[in-house]
Amino acid sequence: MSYTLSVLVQTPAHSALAGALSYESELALAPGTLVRVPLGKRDLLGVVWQDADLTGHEPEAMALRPISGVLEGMAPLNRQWRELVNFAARYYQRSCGEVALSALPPQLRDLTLAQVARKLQSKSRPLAATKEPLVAPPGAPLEQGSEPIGTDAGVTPSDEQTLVLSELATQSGPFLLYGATGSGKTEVYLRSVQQLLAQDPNAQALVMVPEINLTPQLLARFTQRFGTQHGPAGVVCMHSGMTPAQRLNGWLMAHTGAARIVLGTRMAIFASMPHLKLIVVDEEHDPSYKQQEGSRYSARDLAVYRGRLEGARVILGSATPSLESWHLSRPGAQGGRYQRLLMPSRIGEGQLPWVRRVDMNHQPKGAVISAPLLEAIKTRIARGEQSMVFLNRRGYAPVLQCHSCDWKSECPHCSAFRVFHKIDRTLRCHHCGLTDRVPRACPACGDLDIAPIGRGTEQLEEHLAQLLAEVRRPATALAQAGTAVRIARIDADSNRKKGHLQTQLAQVHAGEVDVLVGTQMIAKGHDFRRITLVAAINPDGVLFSSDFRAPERLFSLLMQAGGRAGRERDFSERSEMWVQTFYPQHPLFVALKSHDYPAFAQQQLKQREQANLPPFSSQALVRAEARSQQAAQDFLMAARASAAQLADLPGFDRITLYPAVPMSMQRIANVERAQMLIESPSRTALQRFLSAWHTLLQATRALPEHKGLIRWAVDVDPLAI
DNA sequence: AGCACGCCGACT
DNA sequence: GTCGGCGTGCTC
Repeated sequence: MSYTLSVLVQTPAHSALAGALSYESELALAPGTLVRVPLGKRDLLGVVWQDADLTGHEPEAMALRPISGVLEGMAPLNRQWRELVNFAARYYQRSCGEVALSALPPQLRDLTLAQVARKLQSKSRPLAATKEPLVAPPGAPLEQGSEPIGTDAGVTPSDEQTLVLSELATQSGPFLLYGATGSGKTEVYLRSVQQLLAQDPNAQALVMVPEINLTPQLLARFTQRFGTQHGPAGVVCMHSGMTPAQRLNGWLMAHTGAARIVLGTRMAIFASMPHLKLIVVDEEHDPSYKQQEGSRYSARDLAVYRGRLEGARVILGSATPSLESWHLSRPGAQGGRYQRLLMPSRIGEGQLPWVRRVDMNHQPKGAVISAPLLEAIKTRIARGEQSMVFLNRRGYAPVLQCHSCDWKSECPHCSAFRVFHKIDRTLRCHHCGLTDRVPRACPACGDLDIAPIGRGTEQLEEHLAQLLAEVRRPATALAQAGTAVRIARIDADSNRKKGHLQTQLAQVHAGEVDVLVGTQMIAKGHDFRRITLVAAINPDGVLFSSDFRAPERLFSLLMQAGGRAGRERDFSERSEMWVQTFYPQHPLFVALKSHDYPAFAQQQLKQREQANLPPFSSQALVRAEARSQQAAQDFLMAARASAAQLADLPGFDRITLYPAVPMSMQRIANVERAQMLIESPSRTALQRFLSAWHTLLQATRALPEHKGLIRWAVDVDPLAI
């Protein structure tokens, strides 16, 4: 007697092996069981996906290969996890196998059965006495005599926090927690988790942050509150920066229930957590929650879906929510599906920084740092305070140009200019990485008159050093008065060496740095207590960007950057956010001036509604890559034509297929890229269409005339078009 | 995607 | 004569 199992394996998205594969097994293994199966000459990790069938004896039945093993002692992945994977695969147009297998720790795939068994054995040793060595019994980590969870209760919550916490406890959500920077959102997360863990001895919480470098801070807060990493509450991290062994360990802790709290980046949304009761998505507006390759899922949107599946509360938190979430949480009779919670005030006596707009029309032509901004920076230095200046362009200058023949430093492989880096005298392509030494003379005409155009962070650092050359620091605890001003630069370039970022951040914290120059990465997450001035040097480019989400990102960035300033009560009264702009009356800056996110959101949403853009419509992109732009577009246009076959599909008349166009970065590393936008006022109609269209896309790709196509992919709810 | 099989150029 | 280039095709 044998059974037929349907098993998911990691199959490429567009291969013929799209669905689950069938294998023979002596045992009727439950769905969610991890197995190893032969595929061709390989032996792969698989997940049993459906209930086993008794194998019939139809003569035409194809001979199935038997599974090669079971990962013994590992509880099957539960129904909610499987449904999450199913949904994500369906919604984002990928195969279940791809989604499921890439959601599991890589070591589970790579290690042999024996190696995994050994790992599990070593993990379970402390629990061996329970006779259930591989699955921790519910509440196992909370052993008698161990420290109770949440001994450190933190400070007394503010009235706003208390109110929000009681709403969180009594309502069901999903919640959008709209709280100003410094309003104490993290404290609300901590207390919500604390409350949950205290009232339910098994419950688990998932807390997500957008970027890896924000996890250490968060981990510190949580371990401080809930005990050490392997202490009573079992806090584990999940992000791509961890070693394979760490990832497996953390995953197992969550899977067995031993870890009560999982902190992580977007990938953590797929963590197996059998008792998940709370999901927090911090900085929910952050674009990093959208995966940008493979299955392009939004961890924030999946969080809401998973919350419903698990019966878990979901808290999306932000000081500048995404317009989608803001719209979904609109109050009133025709309100949205989310519940909006407000925490408008900063904790303590800290105030939001004073926003100052410098009208660059009244500054000398070509000025980089305006006179009043320079004065303000000097004032900070004299007071022993710090300034943070940011410019969203790394390198010394974005282009090098020959004045005699008009040659420009174009990348030979990409549709972009190579950036001049003065520090190592190189021209570097920020898209394909091609790096060469800066030519002494123009490569086209030999003229020596080649010069940088525009400026990046390197040049800004150099420029500031010149402007502040005569300025002397006052006496500090560390140094005597009269030393030179210290400027530090933090961007992706200064960050290459390992640990360099940490040293630089430490120097800033220690007060050894007077002015911090960098790209937007310095504006995110790090709390610099002595910074009392934050300045955006040239944010205007974004205002007229073709990307309709650009203003939203800029507003969020500026609000977040401003929030860096004056977190300390002693400094907050004189902390300032400076914006140099040629458009000081632009509504974005007007709203920024009064820290008025709701006004900004209202204005943006009105525009979006008039233009039928998200959240008032749903979008998807088909992207294509080929050696020639023509081949990429030909495929897309053929795919577009094939859609006519779906005319009978319900809701087809509400689908708009736009023509194929080159992507804004048309060529990267000699690969031409094109895309096609699909839009619908109805998300359901779009979903139905995409699902039906998928097979036609595959068939189109298989046609001999589209041999030249390198790859194609669908991006549902794309962030940029 | 892997990993085969398969048919043509420069090497022990 | 063989090692190896990557073109085509299959994997329950």
